[in-house]
Amino acid sequence: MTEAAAPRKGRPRSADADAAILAATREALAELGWGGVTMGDVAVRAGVAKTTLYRRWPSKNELVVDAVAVLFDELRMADLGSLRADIEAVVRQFAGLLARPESQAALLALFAEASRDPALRRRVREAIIDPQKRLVHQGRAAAQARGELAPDAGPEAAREDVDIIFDTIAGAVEHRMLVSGECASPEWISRFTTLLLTPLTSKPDQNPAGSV
Amino acid sequence: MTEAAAPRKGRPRSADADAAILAATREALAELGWGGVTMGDVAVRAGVAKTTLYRRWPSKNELVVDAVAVLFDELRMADLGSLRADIEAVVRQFAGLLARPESQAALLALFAEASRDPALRRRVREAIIDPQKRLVHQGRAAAQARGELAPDAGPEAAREDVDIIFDTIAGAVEHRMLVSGECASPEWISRFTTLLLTPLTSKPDQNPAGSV
DNA sequence: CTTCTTTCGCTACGAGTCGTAGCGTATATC
DNA sequence: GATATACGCTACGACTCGTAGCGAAAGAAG
Repeated sequence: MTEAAAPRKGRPRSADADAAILAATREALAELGWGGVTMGDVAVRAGVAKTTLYRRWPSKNELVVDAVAVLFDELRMADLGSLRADIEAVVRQFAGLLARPESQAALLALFAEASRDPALRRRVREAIIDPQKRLVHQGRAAAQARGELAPDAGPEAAREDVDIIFDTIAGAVEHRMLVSGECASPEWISRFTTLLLTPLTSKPDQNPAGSV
Repeated sequence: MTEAAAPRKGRPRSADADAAILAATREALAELGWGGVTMGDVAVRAGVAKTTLYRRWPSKNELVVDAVAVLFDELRMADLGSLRADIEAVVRQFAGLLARPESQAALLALFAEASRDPALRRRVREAIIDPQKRLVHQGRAAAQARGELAPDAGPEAAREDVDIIFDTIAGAVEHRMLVSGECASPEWISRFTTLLLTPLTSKPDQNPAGSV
C-alpha cells in the first residue's frame, strides 16, 4: 500500500518473497487461526528465513493486517441500475469474501487484536474500514442520482446514513457467517436486503431522530 | 451452569476461588486483551496457584468462555408494550454490555477462537448465541400477540425472521462498537431501530423471497 | 570488472508462556 | 482417626517471540 519505493543502493528486497510471505500467512491463518500462526511456520511455508519476516514487518500483527487487507481489494461497487440490486451485490460480494476459509479466522482475530492495540486499529481503519465505507458512499450516491432516496437528506445526514448502513450490512453478514456460523444463502441475502431497503425508500411511521 | 454438584468425599473445591478466578479473568481481559491474558497473571490476580486454574478449566479458551458468558446473563427481554420500544431496549442493553471494557476484547477474541475450534464454538453457541435468540423470540412473540406483525408469518418463517433479526441487531451493534469503534448513541439506536422496524410492520414494495 | 551496499539464510540466544508433575499441607466426609 | 480430595509451591520440557551475529549472495554505482 505504501509503495513509495525509492530504489536505494544495495540489493533490492525480493518481491517474490513478499508475495510468498503474505500468501503463506493467509494459508497458515486458514489452517491454524490467529493463535496458531507462528512466524517460524510462516517462514517455512514461504521458503524464507524467519529473519526475513522481521526485516519487513515489525510484528505478527502488522503482517497479518497486510495479508488480510489484500482480500478486501476485490470488493467493487457496481451501478446495477437499482438500489436493491446494488445492495444485494454488495452483500453477495461481502458474503463471498467471508466464505473463504482464510478470511474466517483472520477477520475476527484481526478485529479482536485491533480492539486493544490503537496502532493496529488505525491500520485496520485505513486499510479496510474506510475503503469499505467509500464503497457504500458510492452506492448511496448512485441511488440518490436515480432519485431512489428521500430528497431531504443533507450532506450531514448522508454521512450518518452511510455509517448506519455500513455497520448494519457488514455487521449482519459478519455475525451470520462468523458468529452464528451459518452461510448467507441467496434467500437470506434477499430477505436481509428487503429488511434493509424499505426504510430507505419509504417514510417510517414515526421518525423521532434528532431528539438528542 | 452445570451445577450437578454431587458432594463427593474429600475436600470440596472452594467456591470463592471459582468466583475470584472468573473475576480476575475478566479484569485481565479488560486490561490486556485476549492475547495479553496469561494463566499465571490470572492466578496471581485471583490469589490462587496456577495449578488451581488447570484443575478447573482444561485450557485458557474454556476459562474465558465461562468468564464472559456470565455477562450475557444480565440481558433481559421486557414487554414494553410496543415493538419499537422492545427493540430499542434490546439494542440499548446490548450496546451497554459491549460498552464495558471487559466485553470489548473478550467477545471478538472469543468468536475468533470459536471460528476455529469446533468444541469452543459449540460452547459459545450454547452459552451465548442460543439464549440471545430465545430473547429475540420472546420479543417477536410479544409483538405478534399485540398484532404488530404481518399475520402471514408461519412458524417456519418466524424462525428465519428471528435469525435475520438477531444477526442484524447483534451484528450491527457489534460492528459499530467493536469494529468501527464508535459508541452507540441514543440517536444511533433510534435511527437503527427505525431502519429495522418498517419492513417488519409494513409490506415492502417488492418481496422476491423464495427465488432460490 | 571492481567495489560497495543491502539483503538473505543460518544458527544461536534470552525472555516469556503453556500445560504438567511432584510434593507436603489443608480441609472436608466416612 | 482414616481416607480422599483440593490447595500452594516449585520445577520442568516444549514452544514461541523477537533479536543478534555471521558469511554468502545479489544488485547498484563507479
